[in-house]
Amino acid sequence: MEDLIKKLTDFQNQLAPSIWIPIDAEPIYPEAILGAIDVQYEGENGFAAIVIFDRKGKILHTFTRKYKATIPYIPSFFAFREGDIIIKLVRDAEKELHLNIDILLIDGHGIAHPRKFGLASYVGLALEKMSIGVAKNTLLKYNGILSKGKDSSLDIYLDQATKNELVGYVYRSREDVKPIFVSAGHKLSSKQALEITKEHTGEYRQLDVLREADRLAREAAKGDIN
DNA sequence: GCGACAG
DNA sequence: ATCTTGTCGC
Repeated sequence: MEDLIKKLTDFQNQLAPSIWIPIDAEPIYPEAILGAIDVQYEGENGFAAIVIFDRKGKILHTFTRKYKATIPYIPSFFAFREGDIIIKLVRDAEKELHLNIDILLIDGHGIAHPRKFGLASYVGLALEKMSIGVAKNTLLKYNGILSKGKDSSLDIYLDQATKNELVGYVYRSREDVKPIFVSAGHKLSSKQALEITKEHTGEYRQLDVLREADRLAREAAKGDIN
């Protein structure tokens, strides 16, 4: 296991410099097609669902499929458990639905990660797509006290003490509930990631489209009679 | 050495 | 993520 962690750490450090984050965040084009993804596990089976939608929040398609998980979950190495499943799901969905997805919304971190290479970055790099990480817990410490109200946010820096590099935001998606953690995955900025996140946040803590992906994946896992 | 640790 | 009852609140 020590060997595996060393190998995966090296892999993250080697690939992180390939992640591209634009400096000047010009607005995301309004015609962009987005995909929100979630995976539910039952042993080694991963039931993956993607909800494909537009900037208005209109759901265009949903697609669900079962894949095999190979690597166990290890904190900060989640990308290696879920990443390959998501990559296959996106490729299968695009092929079978005959469409192209521009931006991926993923349950996990982008560059708000100790080695700047979370799940959303891994998937974005592999598929050469814009990607956004939305997680319910953080791997990095942050400074400040988040206001109670909806839409308040705080910066997350890679180095908390020196504010060295902005890698994401703590975002209160609903009044008086625990915040979510938003970061750029690949080919867009964390600011753009937060804008997209705000656009698709409704009355719940988690984004509506990610809740729907979660529901579909659960439904598939439950309905799998094996 | 100790604590923290996406899903 | 998953194992699981009742319970508090809108």
